Amino acid sequence: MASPRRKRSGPATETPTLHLTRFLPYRLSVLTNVVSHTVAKLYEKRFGITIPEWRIIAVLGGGETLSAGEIAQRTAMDKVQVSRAISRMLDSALILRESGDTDRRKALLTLTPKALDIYTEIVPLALAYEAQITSALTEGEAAQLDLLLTKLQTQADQLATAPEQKLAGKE
Amino acid sequence: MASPRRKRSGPATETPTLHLTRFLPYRLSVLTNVVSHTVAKLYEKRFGITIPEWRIIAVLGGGETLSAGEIAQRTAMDKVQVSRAISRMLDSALILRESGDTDRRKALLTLTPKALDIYTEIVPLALAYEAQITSALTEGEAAQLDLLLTKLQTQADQLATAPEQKLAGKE
DNA sequence: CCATGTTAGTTTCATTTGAAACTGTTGCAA
DNA sequence: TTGCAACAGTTTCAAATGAAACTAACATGG
Repeated sequence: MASPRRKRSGPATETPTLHLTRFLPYRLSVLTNVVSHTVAKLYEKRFGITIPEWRIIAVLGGGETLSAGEIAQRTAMDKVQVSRAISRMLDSALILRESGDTDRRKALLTLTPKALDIYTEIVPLALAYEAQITSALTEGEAAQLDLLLTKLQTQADQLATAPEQKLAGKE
Repeated sequence: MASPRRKRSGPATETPTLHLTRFLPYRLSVLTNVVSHTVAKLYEKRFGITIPEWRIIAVLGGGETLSAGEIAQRTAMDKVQVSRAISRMLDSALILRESGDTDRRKALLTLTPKALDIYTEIVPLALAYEAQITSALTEGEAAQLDLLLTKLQTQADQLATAPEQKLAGKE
């Protein structure tokens, strides 16, 4: 049964329908939720770390020394999140902080051996999970996914800046 | 410069590297964040509603009457989220609640005309945003994206149930 | 050298979220 | 019936989050 509802009394403007399950932002949100929740449980259960902490371990895992700001950039977290994650990691002796010589505002952050051990153990797990997820795809599809995500990210970033103008009308 | 670090003294087990920016869960998370944040601002600014409320409007927008539990299913939110969103919507007169005759536990929920108006206005905006995002893709790519998201969702759902076994080893 | 603005990072406070406990209702088995 | 498990939805409480204010260190123009 159709639902011919319209409040606006104008002549031809029928409300288009929207099915949540086919709406891209909704689908992305639902998918990301399951994925994040699953990996979060994995990290938490095995190593007692949260996703922000995992991200920091991931970017410092190569042995690099970065400042909090640089970590924020590379992990797409904001400085508050990073600050909090770092203070947790200091408590649990996962990270080492020494203030820089040239600029004492910037703290130089390095992983402790303990964190490097976690890195060594967690990376295969993370990759295994990713492999499991993408095992549903052919190789071509996986490549396509890569491309599509890149394009979507670029586009989403642009729209995030000033979506009103772009959505409002055609001026 | 390569980083030949290994803690485990075993012979051949080199730690594989992981680049966050190429790690699927990370990429999904970052993408979804921007998208959600953008649409949330859109809904909030224009109509003063949050995403949970928008989802409820979306599923009830067809004129259907559902219980809170049914809404939870269709919106992929848990019952707590739904309960809270509904109480907000009762306050702002967006939703109508009457307890069912046959089962007084289930409350029958319907949108008010005010909410239906919002629906009428918001759907084109939502679709416009989606169109903007996917405008970066060809039609074939959009179709492919649909397929890929479906496959990933299915796979992620399965792994969410009992990921340990599946990731732990090969049994 | 001082004043002013900027940058790095932290803290605070209000709000949101999530998990678990709780209330009220129904279905069902003894 | 009554007694008890299952269900629908709400509330509570602690932890996570976000925005804005804040502290400390540096940079720069006068």
